[in-house]
Amino acid sequence: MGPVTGMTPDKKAETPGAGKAAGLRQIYRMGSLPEAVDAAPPKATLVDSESADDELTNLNWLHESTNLLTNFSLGSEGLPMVSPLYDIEGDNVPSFSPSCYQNMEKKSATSKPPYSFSLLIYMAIEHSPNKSLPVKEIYSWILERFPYFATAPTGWKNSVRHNLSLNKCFRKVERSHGKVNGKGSLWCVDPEYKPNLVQALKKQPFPSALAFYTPPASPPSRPSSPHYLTSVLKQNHGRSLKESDIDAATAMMLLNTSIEQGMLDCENPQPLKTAKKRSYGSAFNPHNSMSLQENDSAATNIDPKKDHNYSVSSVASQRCASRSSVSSLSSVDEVYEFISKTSHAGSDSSEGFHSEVDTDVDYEDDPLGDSGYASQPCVNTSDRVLKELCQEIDEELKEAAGSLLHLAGIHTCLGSLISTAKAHSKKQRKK
DNA sequence: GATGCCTTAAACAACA
DNA sequence: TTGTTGTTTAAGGCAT
Repeated sequence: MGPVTGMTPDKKAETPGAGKAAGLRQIYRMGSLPEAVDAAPPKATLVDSESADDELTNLNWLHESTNLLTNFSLGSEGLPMVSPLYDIEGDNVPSFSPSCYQNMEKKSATSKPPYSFSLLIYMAIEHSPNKSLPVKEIYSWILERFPYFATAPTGWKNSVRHNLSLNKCFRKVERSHGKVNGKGSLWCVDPEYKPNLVQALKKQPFPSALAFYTPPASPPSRPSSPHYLTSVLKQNHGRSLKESDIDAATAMMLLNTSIEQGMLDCENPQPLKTAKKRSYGSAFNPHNSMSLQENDSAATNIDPKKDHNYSVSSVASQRCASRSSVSSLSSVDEVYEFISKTSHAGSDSSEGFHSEVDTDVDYEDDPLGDSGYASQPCVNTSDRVLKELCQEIDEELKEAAGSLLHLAGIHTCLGSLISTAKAHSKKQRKK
């Protein structure tokens, strides 16, 4: 057992799936870290009683987790959010009672978040409109979502900066031209490592995600989320979704995510971080968890230990992988076939099913406003071809989404028609 | 026991 | 000068 310095970047980068256990480990450590209890305000009596639960020997937390786990899922970006995908198999409706929220908030306020700093940073960045944040904003986001850090020693900020610097998942981008060093650089998520961050986040089975989840400012600003989709389907049609439907929706999510990645890839400028002596990104090494083809030429030009210039082919292969995941859903194929035979009216249903290419990314506006940071530092709009490709895929996405929605409508219509027909036939029989 | 991930702390430099 | 930001090194805990 040795310090990190004893590991070469090569070794760290080659570690397969090292981040998989991070989630459970974090949960484990969450209860074991002394500061998690120390930082708890004395007035939080309820939590004081829970502090005893922080002991590993106490399995109450596990009980809570398992009870609540079904209520949570990941958003389109893999970010934790309330998921309507609960209890897909059954008909039980989870109760998001106020007490549930309160408990989670108390937990998050007094316990250390079960997320690594990498994930916290990632979530903060991904929640930002520009998908890039200065360190200060990252601080704010974490503080806002995790009040624990308000009372925690200030060392966590150092850890955040440490992670930003060393973790390959994060890239520093210029705030203004010719200004590499200095205050207030923006940090964004490296698109190549984004899927791995998402995966790592998804592997966090801890339900406290709800504690910091804030619903979109405007009604579902991201209707493209398959969770939203399935939520709508379930709410509107009051039926239990089949797994294939959920899979299809998930596939749509993947497709959507890949498009966004593609856009990020198109738009990200050359990273400023030309060399990192050490890597903390091995846990999110895309080669570990993603069976994506890497561009050989790119691979030869790029030293993974130093930097990541992302080739188009890599993103394209991701898209292909996502596409294949969709096409592998036989039920969806059947749906497509069926839908194409019936009508294309379903495309109307896809109005709210935009990828972020259309909606979230507005490079003209600077949501940071007067923050002094240049708008969209990750933007490079010169590659028209790639954008066209993205648009093309986006169109396909909309089509597929419309088909899914249409399927739901057809399913419901058929169900109601069948029931109506049955009732009608019964009446006729009686006559 | 070796390895690797993660956290924390500290020091230092650059900059506003 | 002070505070912030970014980088780097070191150490230790924990899991596999």
